[in-house]
Amino acid sequence: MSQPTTSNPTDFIRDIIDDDLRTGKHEGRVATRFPPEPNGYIHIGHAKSVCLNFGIAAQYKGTCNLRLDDTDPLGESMEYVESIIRDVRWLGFDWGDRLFYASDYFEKLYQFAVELIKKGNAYVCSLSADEVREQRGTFTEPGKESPYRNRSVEENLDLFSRMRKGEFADGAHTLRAKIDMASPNIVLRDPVLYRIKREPHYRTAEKWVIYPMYDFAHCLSDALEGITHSICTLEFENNRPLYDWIVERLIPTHRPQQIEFARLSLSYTILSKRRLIELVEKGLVQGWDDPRMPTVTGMRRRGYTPEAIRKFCAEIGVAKNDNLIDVSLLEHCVREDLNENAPRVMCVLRPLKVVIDNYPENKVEQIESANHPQNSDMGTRQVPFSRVIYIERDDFMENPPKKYHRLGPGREVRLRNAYVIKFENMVKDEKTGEAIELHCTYDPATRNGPPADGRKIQGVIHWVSAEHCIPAQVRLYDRLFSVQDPGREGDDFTKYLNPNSLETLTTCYAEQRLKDAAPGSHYQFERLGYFCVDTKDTVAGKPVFNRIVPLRDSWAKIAGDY
RNA sequence: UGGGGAAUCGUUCAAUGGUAGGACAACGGACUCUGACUCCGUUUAUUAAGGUUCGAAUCCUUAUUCCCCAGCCA
Repeated sequence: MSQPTTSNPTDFIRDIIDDDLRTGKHEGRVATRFPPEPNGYIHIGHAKSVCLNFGIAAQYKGTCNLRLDDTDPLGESMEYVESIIRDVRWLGFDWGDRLFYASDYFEKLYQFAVELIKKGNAYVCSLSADEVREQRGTFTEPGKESPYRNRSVEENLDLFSRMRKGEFADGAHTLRAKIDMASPNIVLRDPVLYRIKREPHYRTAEKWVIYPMYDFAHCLSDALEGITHSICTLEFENNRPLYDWIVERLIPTHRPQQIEFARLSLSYTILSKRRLIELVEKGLVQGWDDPRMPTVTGMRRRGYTPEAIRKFCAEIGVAKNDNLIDVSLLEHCVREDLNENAPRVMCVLRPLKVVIDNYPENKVEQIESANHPQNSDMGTRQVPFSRVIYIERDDFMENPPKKYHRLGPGREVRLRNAYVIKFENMVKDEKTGEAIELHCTYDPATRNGPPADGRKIQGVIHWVSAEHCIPAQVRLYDRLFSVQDPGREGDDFTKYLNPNSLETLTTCYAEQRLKDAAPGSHYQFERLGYFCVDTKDTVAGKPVFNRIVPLRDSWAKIAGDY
């Protein structure tokens, strides 16, 4: 697995690490971790965190652990763990033998809780969830102390061990940190550390009926693993004092430093796990790997490359400002990668039949065509040419506007890599008046160069030979939502779904060579965009293509003015 | 409302008391057998008001706006 090359970016987190290294903090070590909860698939926002954490580890010759933060059995599963492992690996990162699970620490965490009780820093509270909420106070009023706050250490120990044994119903008791019910920071108002939950855990099965809360498990897991810099998102800033409070009391010899950065928001999509789950469960998309999803698995299926995603994550930078990154930056990164690496081929999406009247009936020529216009190392291929071809319906207009460089009555156009052809006449559908067949003539002298008389041919269009092409299904994907920020508070985000986010074309014709194109392989369909052979629906000899991203299209802008 | 954060081109990230810069986007143009790519050029920003200083995006003061926190989720 290739570790991506980092061009040593700089940001406020790396500044902190540089300082720590200078002052000899953490004995000069750098250890990070990527800690997802396995209750969903990871998305492009997680990719930002993955690139940050693994990128920092690589840059400072440190380590980055992959840790599954599986402290709430509800909704967690091995399927998600496997998907996360697959996705992080696919993104190009390697954690060696440092794959960890918070659930592996359950026994240790339990012992830490006992220690906290013994120190008088935690107590078993027998208030109900509702009562705890009522007594927590508000932003402006302090909370009330629990009547159980001053139970003796012995009683707390006894109760806590019986909680573990399963003697109590769910919710009957909790273990709470004894901090300060009057703290202006609500996180510090005696936060719950353990809850009783009779829910089988995907890894520990029925072994436990009490589970540690994030605030208790996360910081101690970090400390146990020797993490030096615990990088998380902004919403955990309020939790940092609690993080420090716990570690200070239980593993004072090693305190990781929590640093918060702004999570990624991307325009025209949604990056909240809860909402992504909703899309999947309501069937609004075709699954986690639907190519319209911002999940890593969806993007992979769509045809995005790990290189492009890493480039994107490097481009967006790291800061503490709330942000909404324009999806065009992501598209730019994909085009940049694919422009360099995707072989060119021709495929006609909406075919229009063209007969070249002066071309011999049974003649077939093999046209040598470059697989990449700037990189001859990518070689050439033979593309058959014959009397009947298909061109793109958009490349013919009966009454074209000014600046239209393609075919029309009285016009000439270059067939990509082949001859210049000239419009002669057309056959129209009697009912609709739409052209259904064009008749053209070709100029035999133009195969390898411009017309002899020096006339300028402006337009170049793509084509396939009718006799030699293969049928293909092509899916045109567009943004999932029709508004920039569908996730904005309050609204029902599903009403902003783009009804045209998927268009399936079933009568496309592609070059022969694509017949057995490898699933997952990338191509540029010349003049159209970048496409990827779908890994799920492609069957041998019958490729299905996903459009990754269209080519930039300056004609579309001009045409839009008419 | 208490607490915690953040405010710089349209969008983002930089500039760490000394020329406000990059990327994306947009808009022109050149090139072109992909209206692609590439190249060249242009437009646009320090939230506001005071203060300190030879000099302020940066330091101070006072406002303003936005985000996060009242799960036994993470």
